[in-house]
Amino acid sequence: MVRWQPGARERLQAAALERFAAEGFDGTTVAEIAATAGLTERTFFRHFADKREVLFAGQDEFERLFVAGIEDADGTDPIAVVAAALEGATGFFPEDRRAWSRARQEVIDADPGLQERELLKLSKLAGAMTDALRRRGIDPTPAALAAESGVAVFRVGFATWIAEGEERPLPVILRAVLGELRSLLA
Amino acid sequence: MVRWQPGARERLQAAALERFAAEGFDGTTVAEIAATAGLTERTFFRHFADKREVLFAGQDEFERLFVAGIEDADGTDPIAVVAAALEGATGFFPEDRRAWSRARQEVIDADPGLQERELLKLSKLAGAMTDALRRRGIDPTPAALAAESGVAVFRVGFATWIAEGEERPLPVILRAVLGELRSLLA
DNA sequence: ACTACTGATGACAGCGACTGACATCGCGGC
DNA sequence: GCCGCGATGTCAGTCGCTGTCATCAGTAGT
Repeated sequence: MVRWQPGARERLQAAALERFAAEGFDGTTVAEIAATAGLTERTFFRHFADKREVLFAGQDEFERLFVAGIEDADGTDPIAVVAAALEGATGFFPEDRRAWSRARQEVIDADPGLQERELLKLSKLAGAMTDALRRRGIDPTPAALAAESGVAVFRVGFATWIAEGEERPLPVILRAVLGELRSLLA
Repeated sequence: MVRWQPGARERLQAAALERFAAEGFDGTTVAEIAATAGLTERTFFRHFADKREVLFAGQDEFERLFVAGIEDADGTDPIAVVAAALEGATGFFPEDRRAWSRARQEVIDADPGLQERELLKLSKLAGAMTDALRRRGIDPTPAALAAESGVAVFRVGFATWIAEGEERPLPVILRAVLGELRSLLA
């Protein structure tokens, strides 16, 4: 007889996404999520810093992929390095997570508080990329601009990938968006 | 005998910035802010949607300036239009608000929750700029990229303007940053 | 002058997010 | 077989935030 079932964290995440999709973020209490997962509210807050964070766990892993992509890239042109990192990070979003990503994004797009959290995560990502670029000897301002541009390209590309009817894989889309940005500022 | 002193909103904003700077955002309760301003907690929430918003009132005006700058600009090149809007919006930050802006930014930089709110405001700004560009007949993706780039330039430029030792006025800095972005992607 | 109405505020009760402190108990190590 | 660890439960409490109703100076209409 086990005292508690394993996978509490994953159960909480699944329960949260399900409830948020059905009742909305504000219409769901943490106690409800916990009960759905067979746990208590207090345990929820032991796994996630706050109610929003349950939708953003794993984001650190994503950030590490980006930074690793920058560190492993060749050359010294900031934009080229960022482009390489974009390629590497797409591994985080395989084709079979497209539907799940869409469902999650719909929940986020429906709540300003969740949008704030997403923006903070992306901002931290840009900061981590900036640091990684500077470690390669790139000057502060170009590093920040390249990182911000990279994140902007990722955002636009990701939204496109999620969109209804879109069938191109994420890496292809990202290359196209980066090309558009380049020609825009040429 | 007046029933209540005028300027409640401004008193609350001043009290909030003062307390946040002294005790930190988390270390300050809304009731304390209200008491400092000679009001009650309930009245605070009649003036501001939430505790964070007291630092971001006036942001709508800022957004309108940007959009107006886009609408009044000449030409069809997205980046040129955005550059013109950047010029116009600097009127929101005259030289004598530099010290105040720095104090406010220090408070924001010290709290993740406030950073989230700032990012949401900037994101909304980018969205409004995108819409304004599209109304000028610019295609969606170039419009979004130009708007995001414009906001990125503003962020980097504003941070520079605020920085210790910096003396150039904001418009000059913004032109320089935009030039850097251009040469970066050339 | 009397009355009705408005508009900013106060008072109060209540919900939900989040936290700290302490108890519980299966499991693995010794 | 005992002991400590670690994930969980329980409970009380703070604070952000909201709905509701009362208050009362000033204003407009009669």
